[in-house]
Amino acid sequence: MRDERFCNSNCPFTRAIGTIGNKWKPIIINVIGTRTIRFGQLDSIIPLISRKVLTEQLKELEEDGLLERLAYKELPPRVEYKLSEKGLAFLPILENIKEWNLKYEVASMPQEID
Amino acid sequence: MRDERFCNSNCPFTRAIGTIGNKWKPIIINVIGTRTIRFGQLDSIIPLISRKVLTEQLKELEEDGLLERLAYKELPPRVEYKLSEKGLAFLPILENIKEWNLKYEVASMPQEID
DNA sequence: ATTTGTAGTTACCTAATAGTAACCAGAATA
DNA sequence: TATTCTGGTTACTATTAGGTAACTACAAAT
Repeated sequence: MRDERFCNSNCPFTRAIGTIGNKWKPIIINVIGTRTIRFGQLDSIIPLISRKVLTEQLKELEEDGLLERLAYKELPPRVEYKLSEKGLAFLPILENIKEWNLKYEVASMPQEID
Repeated sequence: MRDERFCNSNCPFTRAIGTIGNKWKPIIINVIGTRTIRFGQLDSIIPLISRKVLTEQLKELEEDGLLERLAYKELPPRVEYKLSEKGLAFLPILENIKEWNLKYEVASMPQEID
């Protein structure tokens, strides 16, 4: 899900897109935000994601240094995720995307008028 | 390549990701930038993209109002693309991503020292 | 008369991504 | 004793994205 050709590009922008340019990662980063959150919470908060894909994405985000994983040696297991400094620094960008979309999105849904 | 479930979400951020959250679209928008550019130029400037995928992405970007397509009725055909106001408004976000990556990217390449 | 050039489209095939269901550990609870 | 709880992993399958090559139109140049 990481695009290796992009990640090996000599263009830093292309490398960035190779790292975070897929549909799940921005969503996951946005959901985590500034809190510490457990795997199961992410799984239930993020609609339509499967555990398998969530695990994969979290692993990659950790490898790329965007988030920190804290596994407590308990049973049943408890694992907490939170954004690293790098991940936190990405949040304002996601905010900008939100604002951009609100400003320019065309209302494609037919509106009920009564 | 547009994720319909994302685009139909009631969360504006999720919708935004459904629209531009894939690997090619940010690259294409970044390459176009503030200029007017022809199809063939895009095809040769963007590495590793196939004509088919480029066509598809451009069509979606046009449908989503990020770019304008100008087809001259000539032979051989000439088609020019440029960003719309919405597309131009997205450029600063891409700039932020570039800066973010430059600041936080870990140098994974082994450096030659001599 | 043939080739060149542009911006695609189409059919076909392969590669990548994502979903599903079953399974694991081992303590706590019923 | 059986069940639940959590955070995964694994194997298998389905869906989707992407690549390749051939083809189109027709004017202009060779």
